[in-house]
Amino acid sequence: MSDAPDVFGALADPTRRALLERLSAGDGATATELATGLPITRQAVAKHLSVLAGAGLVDARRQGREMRYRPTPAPLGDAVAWMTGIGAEWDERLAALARTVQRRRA
Amino acid sequence: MSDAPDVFGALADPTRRALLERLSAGDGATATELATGLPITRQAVAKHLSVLAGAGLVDARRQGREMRYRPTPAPLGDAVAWMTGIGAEWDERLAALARTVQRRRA
DNA sequence: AGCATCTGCAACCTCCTAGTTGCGCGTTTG
DNA sequence: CAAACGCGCAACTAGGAGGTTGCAGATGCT
Repeated sequence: MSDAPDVFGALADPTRRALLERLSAGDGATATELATGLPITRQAVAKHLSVLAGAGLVDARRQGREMRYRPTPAPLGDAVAWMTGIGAEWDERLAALARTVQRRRA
Repeated sequence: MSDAPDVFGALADPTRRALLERLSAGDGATATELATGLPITRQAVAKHLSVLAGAGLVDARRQGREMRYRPTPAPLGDAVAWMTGIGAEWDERLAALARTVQRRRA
């Protein structure tokens, strides 16, 4: 759909954020599992998971006839780094976070 | 356009991120100022600024016949908190950030 | 006053996105 | 083997987002 690793674009949709929350709560899940409990179809969930995978936020792994998705929060670190960079000179709290990110990403 | 304070939705557009970067670089700017140097019209920039304002990321202040925009990065803190909450149990680096956020927001 | 800016509002267009349905293929299980 | 389950792909539709043009209302400068 688009393989640009746009993390913010992937997080823009509330459904995708809900999916990430569910994934991080348990030990991964399949598309059909996630679809039960959401008011959308399995294919819609699969599309969202595809977008998340394109952004590098989830990792798809085949297990037999199932497709298990697990969250890979590494890109979140980049997004956090960008945000702290923006707000560094305007907000002391974010500036402190920026320093932490800088130190840990080195 | 929508007054829902969707921070991620506001940050999804590359143009809006560029606007935020420019705003945080200087001491605020007007829509016409920002439009020069971008390949879009002033009205498009104004719309983007309106979205950013709806998300609480910029503050619009009238100065005579000008409209000066300044960044207000407070919502970025919430976004960072959400991200760290997601990745906390999957990534040690983000867990550390989560602790920092928790401590500073109390 | 008169003109040049700067802004905001409204209508319009185009394209992408979220969602649906339908179908075919691989993988279990009885 | 055959039936059932899970998945992916393709076509289609509706609605929203980004962008443009045009115009009217304030404000500043000479």
